[in-house]
Amino acid sequence: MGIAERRARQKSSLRDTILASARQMFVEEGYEAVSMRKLAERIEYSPTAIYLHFADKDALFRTLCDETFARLVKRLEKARARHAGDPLGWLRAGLEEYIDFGLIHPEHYAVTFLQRQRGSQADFEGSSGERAFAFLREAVAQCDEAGLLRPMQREVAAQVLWMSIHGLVALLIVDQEFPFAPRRALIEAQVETLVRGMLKHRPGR
Amino acid sequence: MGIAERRARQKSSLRDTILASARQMFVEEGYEAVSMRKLAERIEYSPTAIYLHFADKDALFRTLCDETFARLVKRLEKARARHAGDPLGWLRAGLEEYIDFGLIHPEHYAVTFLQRQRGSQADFEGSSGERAFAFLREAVAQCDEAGLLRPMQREVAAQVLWMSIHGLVALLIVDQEFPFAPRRALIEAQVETLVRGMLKHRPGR
Amino acid sequence: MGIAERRARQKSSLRDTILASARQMFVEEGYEAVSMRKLAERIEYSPTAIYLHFADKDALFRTLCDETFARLVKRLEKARARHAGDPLGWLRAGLEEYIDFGLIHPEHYAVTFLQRQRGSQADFEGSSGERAFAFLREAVAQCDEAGLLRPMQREVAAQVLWMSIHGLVALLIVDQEFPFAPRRALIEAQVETLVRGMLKHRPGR
Amino acid sequence: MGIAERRARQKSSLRDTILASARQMFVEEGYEAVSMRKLAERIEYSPTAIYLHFADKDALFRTLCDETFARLVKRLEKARARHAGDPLGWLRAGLEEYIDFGLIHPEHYAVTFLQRQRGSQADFEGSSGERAFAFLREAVAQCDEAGLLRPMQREVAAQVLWMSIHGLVALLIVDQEFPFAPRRALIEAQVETLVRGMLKHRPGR
DNA sequence: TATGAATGAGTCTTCATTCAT
DNA sequence: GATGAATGAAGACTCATTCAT
Repeated sequence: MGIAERRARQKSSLRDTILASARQMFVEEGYEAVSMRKLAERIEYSPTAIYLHFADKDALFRTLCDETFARLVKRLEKARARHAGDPLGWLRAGLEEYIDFGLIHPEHYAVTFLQRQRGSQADFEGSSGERAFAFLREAVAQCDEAGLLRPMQREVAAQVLWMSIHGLVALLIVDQEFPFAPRRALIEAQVETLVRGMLKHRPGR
Repeated sequence: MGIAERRARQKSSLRDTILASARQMFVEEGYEAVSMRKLAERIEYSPTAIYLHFADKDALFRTLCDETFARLVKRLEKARARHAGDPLGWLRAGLEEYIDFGLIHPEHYAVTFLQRQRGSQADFEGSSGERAFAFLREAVAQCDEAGLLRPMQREVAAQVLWMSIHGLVALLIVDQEFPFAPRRALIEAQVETLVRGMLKHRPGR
Repeated sequence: MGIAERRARQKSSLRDTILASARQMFVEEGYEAVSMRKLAERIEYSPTAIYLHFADKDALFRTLCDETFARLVKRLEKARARHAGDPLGWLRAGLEEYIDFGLIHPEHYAVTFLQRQRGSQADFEGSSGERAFAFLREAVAQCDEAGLLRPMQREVAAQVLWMSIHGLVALLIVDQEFPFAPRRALIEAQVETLVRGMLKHRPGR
Repeated sequence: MGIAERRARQKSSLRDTILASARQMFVEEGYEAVSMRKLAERIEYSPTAIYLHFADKDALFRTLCDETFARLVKRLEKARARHAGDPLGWLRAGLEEYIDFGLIHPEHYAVTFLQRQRGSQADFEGSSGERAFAFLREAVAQCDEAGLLRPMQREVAAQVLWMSIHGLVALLIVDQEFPFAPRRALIEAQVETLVRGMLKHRPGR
């Protein structure tokens, strides 16, 4: 019975090897600078072998992105479950989960959010990126319905939050030379600043 | 004496032609997609002619970036001058200037902040990026000295501000498919949120 | 005993499927443009499966050609039978059969007669091409024996006929952009011209 | 004064080397089988060097074809001049010139007429191929106007002549193994057969 | 009988760059 | 100050084919 199993393991093994190496390289060097050839050399397979698993460079890249989002969405779902009935808590938790995710999986994050988008992925609707952002939208909506927020368009509020925390993650990943303050301090300060800045009343905290 | 003059004029003329065309192309197509040959064709000179003025593609590009960052610094200086004696006004103005700058020069911004540093520029100290950030630091310091901010480490506060506005610029540049709210609305909302979130007292606005 | 039978049927079934699809593709796209992979995809088998039935691409193709030339020979045989005792009728019929054949199987015709021979097939003697030409030779000989032809070396006459009708087929295959007159008109005119040009007396037709 | 000259000589030298080698290879192996790399190796230059002289493989091929036609057209013009006032003589001479040209420049001929046409060359009108064929058309027209031909559509007649002589040239070039009769005998027999086959009255010859 | 995985060589083409002039 | 010719390396991708199973 071991045969089919090993087969499966081997097959997924190369596919996974490709994905892992590709992710690293995309992060380190950017989409354009990663070549199928270099990738093949890195994994010590022929370039052709990659094409057995992915139709082309773009498909490989997109697979990477999808994977990333799926994981993030899972975390956000859990956060929502944990904070049922507490919209503000959920919002804070969501922001923190997002940031943590980015810092724990810098490569996944970078691949998805730090590269200029390829043309072909024209349809954002329904993409995993959209699904992830939907959580923020929802949390904001619930806070607003609970009367917690100062007057602001919900969509604008959600986007501002996303953009801000994205900036934190992005710079920590990209600018590793910069003398940043300790991560925890930055995260806490940013989340606190953003939430305070959006609340109608000063938080009791 | 007219000869040397004309020479000088011509020389700087070609140099400037190169810079101008290169800037446009980098913005339109991105660093990787711009080739020396295409650039040469655009300016109707031979590729070799470019190398007489710039050591290589990277040098050309860095010149462009430096030029551009010099302008940012100038803008930030003016903002400071405009708001002498009004630290909060200066802070707001600085944030907005930074964001505007990034959105007007997306390609230069992208290369400087959206990619892992290319080899040689290991030293952030003294770079134009660093000089730009110094303004934020200073504005925060002045607000704090004026007793406006809630208790926070100044450096943390400055970095949070930078990271947040960086996120806004970065996403608008990178994610051109996402259905973002109007830029002005986002910028205003973000700056307002960040400032509010940092103030000790609710702003009278 | 049903098993071996089914086996045989299946084997020949796949072999035939391959041949049929390959024939279509070669005709549609030309020898070079047909890849084993595309062929495999078309028949919905793995590329390897093809190699179980044919040593390589060339062998597959030659099988196709042989098959097709066997048909030409059959047609020429029928034409001879139809015109027993009427050498001139046979000659005309043979020329027309040949032309029709080439136009119906352009790709096979092209590979056999339009390209410099691929290495191995150095020996024309006994090839199917040779067998087909033999019919022309024979028809000319009979016309000559019947005293119909103006003084000419038989071999020269046969070769001139072959070359001429080859030219018609070849150009119609190769030069698909040229605004040729309707095929039927061309064929009829050519055959008539060639036959008239070879007869001793003006035909009564 | 030698500098510019040598420059010009060198420049054209490589261009011509490319053209000559390419022509040979195209004839020997066919369009598809000739690769820019192989060609580069043959001429002992880098592949890139070829692209300095020709935009791409297709452009190179087309240049070759144009060259060929230009030479052929020149020969046909001379033949016309030689036989002013003698339409039948001109027709015979034209057919023979065409055949001779093909046999003397088999490579040129093969490149132009033996390869399947590429798609891009959609416009036949005004091409050099068209110009060459125009001579035959004209000769036929003059013979017809002189009342020499049996009733036939002129265009059909011209095309039949072209196709027939093309067949002779093509087979002699391509099928070098076949035991052809002596070339002169074949040519004379073919031209005579074709002309006789088209005349209204038996020639007095 | 048939396959899935893999390869090595090759496809056209473009790149940044250099060197003699 | 500027060029034309040339290169070596690399780009994404496809090919016919093989081998273990």
